Amino acid sequence: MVKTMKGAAMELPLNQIIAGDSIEVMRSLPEASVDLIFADPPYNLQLKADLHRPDNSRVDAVDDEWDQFSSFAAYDTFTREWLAAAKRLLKPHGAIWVIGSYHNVFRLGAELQNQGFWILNDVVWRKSNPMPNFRGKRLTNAHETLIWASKEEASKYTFNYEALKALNEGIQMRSDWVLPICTGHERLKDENGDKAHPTQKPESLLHRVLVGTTNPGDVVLDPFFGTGTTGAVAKMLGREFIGIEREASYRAVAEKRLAKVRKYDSTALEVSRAKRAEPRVPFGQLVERGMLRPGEVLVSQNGKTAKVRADGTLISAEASGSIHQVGAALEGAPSCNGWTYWNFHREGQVVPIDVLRQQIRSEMR
Amino acid sequence: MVKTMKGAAMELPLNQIIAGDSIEVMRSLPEASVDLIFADPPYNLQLKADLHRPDNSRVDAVDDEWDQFSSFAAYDTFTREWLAAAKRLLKPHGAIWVIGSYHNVFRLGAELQNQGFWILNDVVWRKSNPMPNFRGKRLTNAHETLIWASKEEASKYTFNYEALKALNEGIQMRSDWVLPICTGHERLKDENGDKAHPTQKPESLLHRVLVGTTNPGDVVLDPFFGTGTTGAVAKMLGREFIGIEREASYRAVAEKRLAKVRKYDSTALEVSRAKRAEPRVPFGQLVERGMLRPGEVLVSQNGKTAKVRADGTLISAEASGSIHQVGAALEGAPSCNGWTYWNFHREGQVVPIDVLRQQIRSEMR
DNA sequence: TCGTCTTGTGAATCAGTAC
DNA sequence: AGTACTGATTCACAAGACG
Repeated sequence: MVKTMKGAAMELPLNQIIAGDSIEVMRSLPEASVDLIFADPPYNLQLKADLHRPDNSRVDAVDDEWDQFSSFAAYDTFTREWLAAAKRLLKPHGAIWVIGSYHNVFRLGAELQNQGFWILNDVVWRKSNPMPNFRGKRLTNAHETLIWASKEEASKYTFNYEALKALNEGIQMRSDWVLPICTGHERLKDENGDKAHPTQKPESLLHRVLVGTTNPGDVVLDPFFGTGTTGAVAKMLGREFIGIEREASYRAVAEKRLAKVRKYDSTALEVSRAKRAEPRVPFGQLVERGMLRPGEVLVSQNGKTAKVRADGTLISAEASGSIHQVGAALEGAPSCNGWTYWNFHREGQVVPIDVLRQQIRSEMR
Repeated sequence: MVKTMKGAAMELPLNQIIAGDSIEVMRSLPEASVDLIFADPPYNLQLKADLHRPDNSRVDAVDDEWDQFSSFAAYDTFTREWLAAAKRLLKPHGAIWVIGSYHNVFRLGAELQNQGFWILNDVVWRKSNPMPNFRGKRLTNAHETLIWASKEEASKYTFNYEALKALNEGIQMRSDWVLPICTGHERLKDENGDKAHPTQKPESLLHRVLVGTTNPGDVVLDPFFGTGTTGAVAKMLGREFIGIEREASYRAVAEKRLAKVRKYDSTALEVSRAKRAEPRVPFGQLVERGMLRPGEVLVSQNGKTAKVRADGTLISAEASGSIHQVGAALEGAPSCNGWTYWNFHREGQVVPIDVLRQQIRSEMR
């Protein structure tokens, strides 16, 4: 049994690349300490000579059907172990992103569900410039799949709805993202001028993931760090990162890359906020503060009326209660937002009561 | 052990809808007799409370008895059995298509692999008009996933490369297909005027599948026939179909539908054509893609300035919001085209941001 | 007949806080 | 832990009404 430590008991190795095997390193880190995990796991294990069956017997050939099955079993074992280690590291309200192609993503998704992660969306990264299918034997493989899942069904995951909506020019962000693959000067090269990593992900992809599902200061872990795209974007966006990478050559490229990255200034990191994040103002406060008088009549867009009482409730011919309850009752609706439903009269004008709430909120800032 | 018959020994029930349980019926049909299977199995959505739109209308959810499973294990057993029965029916060079959403597709894909099917592509159906996410708690679930797999790795599957290329206006068909959901006159209604089936698939989707992966005269089986989209398109395209459906009401609708279908009806072909329009490019994409940095200052012709934020909004001394909103606020105008209003600095030059949009659009063509 | 406006609806794992 | 209450939240089309 692994001895675990409580979050604060051990210092997290922030903004570093840890050398070693992902599973072992994750097991050594303190549990419930990470806000988000982004993982681009290998799907070609390239371990054919070292492939082991679940019972640890060695697989010596991979060209018959039996071994095809056993290689799936080996991949599933690997997936099960790193996902379990990842889950342990997540805070209760943490979340994970994994990315894969049809070779491995179905096994990833099934195992996420088996372990009790709660899938929030699957996201399609639609590549605007994919490699064509040269032989014309299949469709051009023009996308990869990401899965976004919270630690548990009950997790209150981070989702910056308004920020993603802003990124999409005011329209709700969809589950299909059109982004180019990583090319040009963003693509890191080794000393020979060859690409440093076979599957370097574009920074634009991580930008959208981190803006959408983390807050500044959050801890983001990438257990298959590669050349460090996750770390680079996290650093730019003012998030803390932890990278784990086994290959020294990738670590070297990533270290060099990260040293050059600068954080954006903090006003640029402020993001459009949801109304939910605004402080709650009880309707009764408008009455207490004399913005509305007891006995004053409120009116809805469609002409329904109700009278304000001294305790901040409303009374109409048919119902009494909160602004929401009376609105819902008058409309025969399951619910109603009283703040947007009701209006009052001032100097011949019809004014939404939400204006008064805005006034109180602005005084609070 | 099921006693099996050789292909020719038993007459196939062609161009009929067979009443009964998919698994039992498939087991009763002769092995190695079908060229293609298209399957739209229950998704196991696991919905809980009612969902209302912001206008308080209720979303008509898929809450049918046939979509309820007690656990993932129960769903997996069901999947394993129907896939095994399907595989037995396929000719050696046959193939299968399955469709699902993130609720079930990972389990489908993993079980396909476990049974030795060979995945050829996963295909994303990007819906041009999906239902939005009403609560703003996740991304709009705007796609479904299809998996195309041959019976075995060695199968010489059918792929009509040139036909699909022609459907795509001369460009190699990709693994992401933009098609509208099934609405309007195509959507079948019951005697009350309600939708006859909760999840009717568009004919355009089946048109592309059958044109691309079958030949005229091929036998196409759909074990979850529903209202018979697969049969209708197969008939139009001169393929033979076999439908299996448990629910009498769906069978009745499908029979009526199929009676009206004529071979080579061109309407399905028309709807499957992609609409040509200049693609919308959100300003945020320039930021995600690193063409503009968060914190960078944009400038207007008349010297107004604003700073770019990480979510693709602008912030100036007086206002924050989209490029259009901030432009309008600074000019005191009711509206403003931010694309022509704002410029950025590069190498001593002032460059309109629209240049960057043009660049993205040219990549998309 | 042809625009324009209004209404309806689609495979959906869709809330957070205070008591 | 369970209950009660507040109050936030939608995009693309198609069909029908209206002028």
